[in-house]
Amino acid sequence: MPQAGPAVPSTAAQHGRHDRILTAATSMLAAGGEDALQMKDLSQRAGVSVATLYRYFPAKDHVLLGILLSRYSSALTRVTAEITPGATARDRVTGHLLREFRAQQREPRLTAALSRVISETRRSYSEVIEQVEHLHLQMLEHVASGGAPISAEQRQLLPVVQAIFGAATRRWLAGVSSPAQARFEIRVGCRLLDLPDVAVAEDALLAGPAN
Amino acid sequence: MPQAGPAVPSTAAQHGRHDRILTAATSMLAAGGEDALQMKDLSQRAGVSVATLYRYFPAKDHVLLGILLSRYSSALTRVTAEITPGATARDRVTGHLLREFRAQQREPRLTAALSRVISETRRSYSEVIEQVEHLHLQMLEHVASGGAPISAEQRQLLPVVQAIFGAATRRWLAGVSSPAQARFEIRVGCRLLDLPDVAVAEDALLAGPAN
DNA sequence: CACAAAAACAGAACGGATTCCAGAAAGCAG
DNA sequence: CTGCTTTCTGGAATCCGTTCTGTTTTTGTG
Repeated sequence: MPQAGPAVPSTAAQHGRHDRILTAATSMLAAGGEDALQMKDLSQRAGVSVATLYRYFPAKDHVLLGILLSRYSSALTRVTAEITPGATARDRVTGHLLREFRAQQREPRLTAALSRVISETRRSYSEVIEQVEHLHLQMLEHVASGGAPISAEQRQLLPVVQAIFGAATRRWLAGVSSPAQARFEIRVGCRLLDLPDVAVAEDALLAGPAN
Repeated sequence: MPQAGPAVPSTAAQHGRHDRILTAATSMLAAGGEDALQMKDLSQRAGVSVATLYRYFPAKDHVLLGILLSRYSSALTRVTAEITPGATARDRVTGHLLREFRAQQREPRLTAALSRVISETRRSYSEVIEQVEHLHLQMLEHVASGGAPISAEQRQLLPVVQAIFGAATRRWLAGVSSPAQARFEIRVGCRLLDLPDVAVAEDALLAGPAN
């Protein structure tokens, strides 16, 4: 019956393997994109066997999610260490997301892979995806707060802003929009944070034939 | 040199194959989700050989994109045939998207597959994806207009609204948010259409360290 | 109708993700 | 140190998307 596997590594050696896998995967992705990340290859570069690789990450996509988890988790501690500049919550969030987008532009292939996996809908991913989005949300919340806590309305809107950000990035990656267009979308999306009367009555608009 | 392949079928028999493939794929997806759609299987149900299937659709994901294309294209003609009810552009778009979401809820597995593929970023998909999004956009534009043409500002915002809609759907599918939450996000996103002064000065907010 | 080109077919072949297996290595209680 | 459990390993096996091959229709044209 026992066969848990180190979703979270405990010993130092295990931490090492976990790290080496993520590091190797990151550089492979950055260099050649998702096609260049092959599990056999990755296991060799990380110095573990294929079976072990699969013990640490039950699927290739989980490696990508692992990268996201690790990146957002360190980004969160970095960001919460300081107070983001900006006069209003909207300004701070806008500035932060524009900077995040600028950073993503530097690693297009890596970003493409990570953006793809974060918008998966398979149930086997949802737990990790939720964790990742939660980290990002915490980051946005801290950025928005600028020290003082934010309003409940704004908190409610942050996931939407986050979604707009993700979509803007994806549209840029897919070649559908230019970086300038993406920045525009981010800026516009952040304006939601200034919206008055956010709580809208439910289901007043559902009359009419379905699509 | 000759080996074009019927990206768009010309003869009746080809139309038939193209249709049978999409129909079979749709029902397989609706029944069992993406995992239940296997190319060999699909080719048999559609009554074509694997090679022919691949002549019509160069990859599995292209079958999904084909479904999207066909669905949105008939939805577009259906929607443009009438005038969507609603007092303002925002109301009409909100209502339309809420109905579209309701329709998607009825076929969760199918929707999951289609939502996933539409947010791919691989360059080989971008042309078709752009077509699909263009159809959806045309539909939104018609809905928004309600007869008279819409403002340039609103036109600029429709892609963002579209992206919010897609993200809301995905978040629901991934189990990250409830249907009510998704509807909330759609409604809030549509409020962008009422935003004043949409044209924002570029890059006033980029100071500070990158993420 | 006959013939060349294009399209379709059945099935084998290939590649990469994932799984399975039997043995070696590492960690740990006594 | 010894025995026992867990982890790791190399490599074979499996599954499925995709490609390839040789052959058989189908189509278009004179």
